[in-house]
Amino acid sequence: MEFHSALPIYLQVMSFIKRDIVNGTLKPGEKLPSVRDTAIQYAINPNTVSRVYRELEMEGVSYTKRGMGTFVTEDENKISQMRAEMAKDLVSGFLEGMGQLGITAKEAIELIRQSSG
Amino acid sequence: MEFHSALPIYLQVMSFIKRDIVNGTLKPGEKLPSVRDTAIQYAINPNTVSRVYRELEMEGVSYTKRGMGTFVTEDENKISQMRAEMAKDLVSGFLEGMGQLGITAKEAIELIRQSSG
Amino acid sequence: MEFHSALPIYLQVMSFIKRDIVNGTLKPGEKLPSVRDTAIQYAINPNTVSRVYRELEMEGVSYTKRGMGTFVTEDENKISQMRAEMAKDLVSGFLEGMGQLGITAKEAIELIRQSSG
Amino acid sequence: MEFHSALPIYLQVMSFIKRDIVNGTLKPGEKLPSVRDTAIQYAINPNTVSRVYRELEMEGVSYTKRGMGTFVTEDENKISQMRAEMAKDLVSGFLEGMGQLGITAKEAIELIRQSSG
DNA sequence: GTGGTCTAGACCACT
DNA sequence: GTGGTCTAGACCACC
Repeated sequence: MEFHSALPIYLQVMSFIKRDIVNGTLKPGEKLPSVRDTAIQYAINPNTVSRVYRELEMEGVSYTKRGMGTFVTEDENKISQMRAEMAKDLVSGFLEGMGQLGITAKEAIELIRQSSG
Repeated sequence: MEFHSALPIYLQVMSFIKRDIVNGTLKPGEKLPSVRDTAIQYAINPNTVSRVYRELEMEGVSYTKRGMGTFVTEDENKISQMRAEMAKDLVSGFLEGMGQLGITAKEAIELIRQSSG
Repeated sequence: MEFHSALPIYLQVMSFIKRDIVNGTLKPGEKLPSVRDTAIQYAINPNTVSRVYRELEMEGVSYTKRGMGTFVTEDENKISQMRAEMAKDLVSGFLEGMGQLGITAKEAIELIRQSSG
Repeated sequence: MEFHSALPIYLQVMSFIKRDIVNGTLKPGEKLPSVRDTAIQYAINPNTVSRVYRELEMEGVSYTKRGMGTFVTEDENKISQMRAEMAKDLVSGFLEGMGQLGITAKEAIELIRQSSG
């Protein structure tokens, strides 16, 4: 696992999990791996994973059943909203980068067309 | 100045300078700030800037006049090529990120249209 | 080890290594000594060797496996090309020197014949 | 003026002057520039030039007329001998360099033929 | 153990 | 004042 250390690790792990939820790798209602397993998977401290799960729950992305574990939300609207939000961030970052090269949104769209055939 | 510490500083500074060349902030033939001034500007070691200038020159992005300084290439084709390359990298990174969200290029274009209205 | 101080040390060490590759002392795919060992061998700073290895890699003369070491390229065409290039440099330098003595290429060849019997 | 500082400067200047004698730039019996002028020309210390002239005279390359200056020997045989000696050094250095590339004298001659048309 | 990066500070040649 | 080179010593990621 490699982290872009500019961002706190817990935020990066949150993004990874959200991405997996959004693209269906983790399905609604599916159980997330245990804190301990996730800590091993990303080679980080279990306390950091705890914080990740806590923040995900605060955002409504997951919920906890005492003694059972942590589960992906079953609220499909919430998931759609997450996807939209993450996509929006990607789009704005992309347009900002292109703008710094002096490339307009219109031209950017044309480049995407060429790139994706 | 803040660096995304995942990438070596010298690569990030190279990108900054290339971006300024591509978007016209630095014009063809214009003198780059001295190694020492650039080191102060980014709060890094002059040796690191030295490496940046050396690598830029090896890429054909700049040239050096001994005792005079380092200058932006006057080869406009080279600059166009740089812009194309940097744009291509942004596009492919963007499409990869969207793909991870389960979003196609076609849908991505639609999102850009909405975002840039 | 003695250096002709007119040329930067890193260029001279590059030449030594290339020469050993070209004449088969270092075989394709063979591991080069570590940065630290080479630094000791030539009694120079490891940073200088680092630069040597980096530039050799950029020239396609070697490649690096992270944590494993630096290895001679396995591209025999590249090696042939290096030999041709280095020989060409020697020949042109030789002919230039002879020219300064007022000796033509034809006469130079005759001198080589006599010298090598 | 640039010196390959591995060799003492006085030896390098001696070579320059001998080369000019051998290729006819300095003719037999011609007066060499004054110690002072030569010192300025090569941007070196007059004492160094004095040594150069002294050693040249000891080798029979030049002679001194008190109060008149230093002159190129008029012994054409001596000059021919110098040319032969300098050429021999170049040839042996060339063959040694080619040998280090695994190239024989025969192949070297062929390369010279190709290079000089 | 490997190479890669960075800092600090020095000296050099050329303008 | 400019970039170029070198040393010294440190820390990092990967194997």
